[in-house]
Amino acid sequence: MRYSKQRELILFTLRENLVHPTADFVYSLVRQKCPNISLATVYRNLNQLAESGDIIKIQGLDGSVHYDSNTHKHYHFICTKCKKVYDIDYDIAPELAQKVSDETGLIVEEYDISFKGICHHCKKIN
Amino acid sequence: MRYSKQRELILFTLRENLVHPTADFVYSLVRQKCPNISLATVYRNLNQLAESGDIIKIQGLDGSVHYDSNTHKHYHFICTKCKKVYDIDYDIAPELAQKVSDETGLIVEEYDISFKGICHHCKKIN
DNA sequence: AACAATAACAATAATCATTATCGTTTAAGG
DNA sequence: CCTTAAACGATAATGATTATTGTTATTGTT
Repeated sequence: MRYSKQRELILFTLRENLVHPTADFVYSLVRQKCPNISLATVYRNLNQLAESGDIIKIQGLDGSVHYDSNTHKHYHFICTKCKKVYDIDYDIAPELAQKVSDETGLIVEEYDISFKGICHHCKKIN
Repeated sequence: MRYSKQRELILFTLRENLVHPTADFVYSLVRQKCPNISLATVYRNLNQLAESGDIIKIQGLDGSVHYDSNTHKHYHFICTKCKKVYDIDYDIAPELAQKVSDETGLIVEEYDISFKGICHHCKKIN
């Protein structure tokens, strides 16, 4: 993968934003620094970064995809009200993927473990 | 929810097909018995059935949604080669959602826990 | 430093799954 | 049997993502 200003900007933007944004939201962020960047470029680079393991893709609600610069093992919690994605500590169920692999013989390459419900903030305002 | 022949057919078709099909695949199946059913009807009813808890929606790969008539607690394994969705026994990590809820204080209403990798069949043919 | 090769770009058209609309049909209660 | 609203079929619209095309920028090589 060859260097590009745009990709660097996209990666750094994602690292600064721990909210697990969608491609569209990343687009709105990077446009502030690089006004004529294309939405296609954002998609292309996010997918390349995910492919190379620098970031992670998360299946959000309604089939929307979110991106996460935290590549350490962890799980996710998606709020059904505000749609925000939160991190859940890996220690809640360590080696879960390994366990599945051991007990079923299936080759687990990755996993997408997300819990859905109401986040602390949305619980409060109700 | 009022009775309809189409919804009954969709539910029964899903129950007979343990492969966790997509809406489109359900459509192709039910059309064999009800040739002039509309794709919109299939989507409408699958979502209603999911809403009422009679079936479950699963986020597949590529943002495609699969439907599952097995409403007992269990997890999923999605093969990255053939895209089929397999069931993973609940006992692999019992009360996982409850544990998340207990340790984080978040209200977990549902969860979508899917592991991705190569299934037995695709492992063999390679 | 100039060059060629090609990866990445911007702009935008195309795709594909899903949802909304709308006029018609049908189930269910009075 | 009649009314009413839910469900239907057909199809247009939406929205996220991907593909295409012509252009620009990076990198390795003279």
